[in-house]
Amino acid sequence: MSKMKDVAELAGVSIKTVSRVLNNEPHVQERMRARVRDAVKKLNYIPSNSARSLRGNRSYTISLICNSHRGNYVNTIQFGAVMACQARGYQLSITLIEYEDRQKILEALENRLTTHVKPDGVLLVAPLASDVGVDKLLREHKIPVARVGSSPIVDGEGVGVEIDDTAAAREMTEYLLSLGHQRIAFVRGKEGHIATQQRFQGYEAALASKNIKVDADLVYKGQFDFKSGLVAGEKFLSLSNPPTAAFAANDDMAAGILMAAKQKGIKVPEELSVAGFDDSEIAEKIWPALTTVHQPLLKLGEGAISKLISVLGGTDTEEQHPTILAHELIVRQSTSKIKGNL
Amino acid sequence: MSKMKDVAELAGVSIKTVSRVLNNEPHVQERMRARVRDAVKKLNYIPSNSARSLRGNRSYTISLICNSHRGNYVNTIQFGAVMACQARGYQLSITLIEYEDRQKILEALENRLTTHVKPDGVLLVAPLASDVGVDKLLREHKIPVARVGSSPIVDGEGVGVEIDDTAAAREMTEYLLSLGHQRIAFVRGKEGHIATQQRFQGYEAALASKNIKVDADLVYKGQFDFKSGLVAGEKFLSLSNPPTAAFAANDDMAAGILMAAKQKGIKVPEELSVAGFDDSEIAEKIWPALTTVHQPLLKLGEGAISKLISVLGGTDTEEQHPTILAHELIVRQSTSKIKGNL
DNA sequence: CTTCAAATTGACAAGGTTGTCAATTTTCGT
DNA sequence: ACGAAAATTGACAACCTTGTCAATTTGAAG
Repeated sequence: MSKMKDVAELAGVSIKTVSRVLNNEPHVQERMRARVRDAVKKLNYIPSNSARSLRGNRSYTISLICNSHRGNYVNTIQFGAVMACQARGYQLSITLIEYEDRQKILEALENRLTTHVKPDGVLLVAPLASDVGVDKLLREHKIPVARVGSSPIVDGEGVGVEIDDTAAAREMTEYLLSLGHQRIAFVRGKEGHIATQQRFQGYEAALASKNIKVDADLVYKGQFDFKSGLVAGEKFLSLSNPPTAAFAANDDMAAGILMAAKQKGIKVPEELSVAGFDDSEIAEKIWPALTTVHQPLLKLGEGAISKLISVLGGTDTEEQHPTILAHELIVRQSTSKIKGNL
Repeated sequence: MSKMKDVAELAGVSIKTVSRVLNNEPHVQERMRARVRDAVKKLNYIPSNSARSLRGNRSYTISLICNSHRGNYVNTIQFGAVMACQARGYQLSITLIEYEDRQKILEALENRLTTHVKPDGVLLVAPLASDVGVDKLLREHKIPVARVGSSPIVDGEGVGVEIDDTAAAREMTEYLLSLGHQRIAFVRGKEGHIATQQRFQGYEAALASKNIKVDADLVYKGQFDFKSGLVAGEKFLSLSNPPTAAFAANDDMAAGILMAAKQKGIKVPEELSVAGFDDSEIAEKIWPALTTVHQPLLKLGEGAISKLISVLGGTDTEEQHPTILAHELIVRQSTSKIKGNL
């Protein structure tokens, strides 16, 4: 393994000049630059990351912090993030914080920040992205943050990328309304997630614009998981006046509703239209395929990393505040026009 | 941020003694040990990872190398691996190698090994786990390896954890046979994956034990993805003499078969039994829920890391060679006894 | 109580990089 | 052609830990 000294000797310059060239610093003649680059190539020289981080106080590591990365949502974001990191010479390491207890979450995070290689920045996904305690802790450690989703942290620093959840949910609800549905059920996500509130607001707003009041019987507090969708579906379908459409705040729960309908012998979409949110992998694999809102998770992950690294590099030309990426309504087979007794 | 020097001063010992205590080296009196530990606690001292890796040539980082980590398989293994790493003071970083070109794969890997923090060990998942070129490269770099699945590398070094794919596939096929099915279709996975071959062999063996010959029309070469399962299903179901059961080498493909059946109006399991492999998240979320082989992916990930780290630590008491973890046949609604014209 | 071996402890260098600041060279105005 | 300012280059320290080896202390044996 060759080191800077070797490169410097071969190129006939000082170590420091090599360093300058490698870090794209100014104050080096073009001729020197070329000579150094040649030497680097000839020796197949690779800078030592440990030495760099020891001296330069940087680790070229970004930590993805999430409380569970199973499931399509985090997984896909992670995928985008890894690619973006690799393309920029950074490394993505995964930190899992699974405690429910808020205090423990912070301890675990603190531990992560200190025990291991200290990341140059962290990528936060929901619901940690909107946690005030986490925000405070990261600020104390002066670690730059990027968030996916969950913009509205009061006074929150750091970059972020998201979609307009409220608008997306509103569009979906309006679409269901346009199909003639009046009794539209809604399954909320986990409480505490910003998206849960926003998506519900979109649903509410669409109904309000048609002067339809939200019926408490038609709103269920889910957990973003299949099981709670199933339970919600069972509940909706055993109402004396069941809904003709159900909109779940994510695809897993929508799949649960589908399952409930199957078990009750209710036909989808003929008797019940079902819509989801996320356009996760499962959406196309179940029958009937889910009408859903496509969320560009890959791009969200990439975008967040890209912004974060540009902040780290000081190339801070980009704006600091969340960027909204486009969502898309995907109509598949799980929704249809209302029929029958109008 | 305090450093060793501070701890040493507070404890009234030399830096080196602190180092010894922290690394659990011998030749330190118990009294000193205690004093140092107290000082560490009092100062809230955390060793600098950069300095450690620079001097000690270790990074406390393990790299999970895969060619795509989307989808349940790698995702779940990763989950187990992250937890195991965290519990042991290691860090898991993700490396994605997506090229199809063999040469490029090796280049990308080499690049990963050199450009970034050099991992102390790597975790390989299929199909990279059984790649001879990758094995060679890692051996050149003298990086310890753990593999999940894919044991039979000729002369391959490193630890590994896996299930008995052949036996599992055989059991599933025998189960289908026991339901009275004779014409059982099989969808292979991606060629090049060891599991693809093994699962097929299990299928073959079960048929052979009943003196049933493999019908080439009933074997389809899939890609481990939903799409190829769909195509396989369409093909099987348009045969003049269609199978009464279909067994896919993973759940995604089984879901594809289910979709094909739905589209053709074939009822599952009444007219066609369908079985998958993996027991991935989707298995329980589709209708009918999939009969499948449960693979303990979480434990596979954990186990591989656990073994790898014990090798790194020199605590090399455990055996070097692959351990077989138990699989389990999960019977759900997608399979049933054959009926009709017997 | 002396001598020698073993156990314990510490001083110092080394690991590869970057920051600081001084030395050197180039450029430009006159 | 001369001096001053600017640009370029380099020497050396610093970052924080661990390995080496020598110094010191402890324990055992005589």
